[in-house]
Amino acid sequence: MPIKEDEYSLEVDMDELDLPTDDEDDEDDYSEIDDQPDSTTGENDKRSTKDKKSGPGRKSRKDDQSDEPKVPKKRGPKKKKMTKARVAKLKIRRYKANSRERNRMHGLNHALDDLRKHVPCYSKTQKLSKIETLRLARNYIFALADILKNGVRPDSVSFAKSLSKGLSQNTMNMVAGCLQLNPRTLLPESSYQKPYQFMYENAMGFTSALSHDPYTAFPTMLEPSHCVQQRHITSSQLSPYQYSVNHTTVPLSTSCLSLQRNTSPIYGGNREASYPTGSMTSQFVRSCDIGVPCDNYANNMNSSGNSFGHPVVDSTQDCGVYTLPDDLVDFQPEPALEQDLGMIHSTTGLFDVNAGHV
DNA sequence: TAGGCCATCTGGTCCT
DNA sequence: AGGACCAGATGGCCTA
Repeated sequence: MPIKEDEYSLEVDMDELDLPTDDEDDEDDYSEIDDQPDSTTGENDKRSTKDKKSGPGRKSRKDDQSDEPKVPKKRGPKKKKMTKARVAKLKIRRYKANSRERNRMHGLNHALDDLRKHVPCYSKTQKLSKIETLRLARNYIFALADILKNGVRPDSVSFAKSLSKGLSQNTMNMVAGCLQLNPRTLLPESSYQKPYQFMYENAMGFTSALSHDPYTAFPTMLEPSHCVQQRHITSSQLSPYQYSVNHTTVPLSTSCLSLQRNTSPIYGGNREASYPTGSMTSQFVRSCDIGVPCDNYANNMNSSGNSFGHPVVDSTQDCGVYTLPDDLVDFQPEPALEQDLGMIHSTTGLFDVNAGHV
């Protein structure tokens, strides 16, 4: 905590001043508010000591009066004297403020816990740190936005890499594990060689691209015949987050977007033409220590205490091949979230970055 | 043991 | 005056 100039001078004053007895006040414990040491932590004591050490040469009040140039008196309202009653009052106030601050931080942590469940990697035992959770969420948002913008389905490695940007090695490994990838494939120096192309086969229920170079041969997201109407996105709508994936581009049609909407975990709908990244929240991505979402996910929608109705996971199951849970299709969005997103066109139901900015 | 992460306390600032 | 928010400081716990 930076020490203010006036605090320092006040400290000196308090050290030097031999406080006279105030005849007009019955209270016996006088000091300035800022100098009142806190009885709980003694931090103020430390600060005071430091200030005393670092301060200029100290002179007695007498000396001050004799030769030192007079420092102009402080302006502003005179600080209140510390009476016992006032000390007690301030302590109560501090206590209440601490309690509020604790609750505030608990709320923040609770929100972060919620967020953890909606990023592509969730583990109860190996929780993502706060900063990693935020980074992963950011990457996830950008990755999804990029998918919507470009209308291409990234291969698993590209998607994992985009998720892993700026993450620590540990988190990167975790993400790789969640996506059934070898962590080495996410290393920058890794060129994703064939020996590591072992995991994503059948993992997400879409055509494997891993028998090809994922950067040159990319499976189409949907059959071209399903994509009729080209969606136009202006440059102003582009995501600031650009990760380079050199793969085949498939234009997003409105029908494609509709399918995306219907299969995204934030929207209920049919599971036809499931769109893998839409399923990659932590609820649907298997983690080694949490098992897979159990079948009664739908039944927990309203009883989990969580508005998103997170699935109950079976922690007894081993980490195995990813299977897209059947209950994905039962997911119902939290109304508030859907409203907050505000980026889904009210009539077309399509993603529209301008929809929320009417 | 160093470093990362976290909870908590704390004082400052802004706002109502 | 008091609450919300913020950032610094501190100490505990855990892990590589």
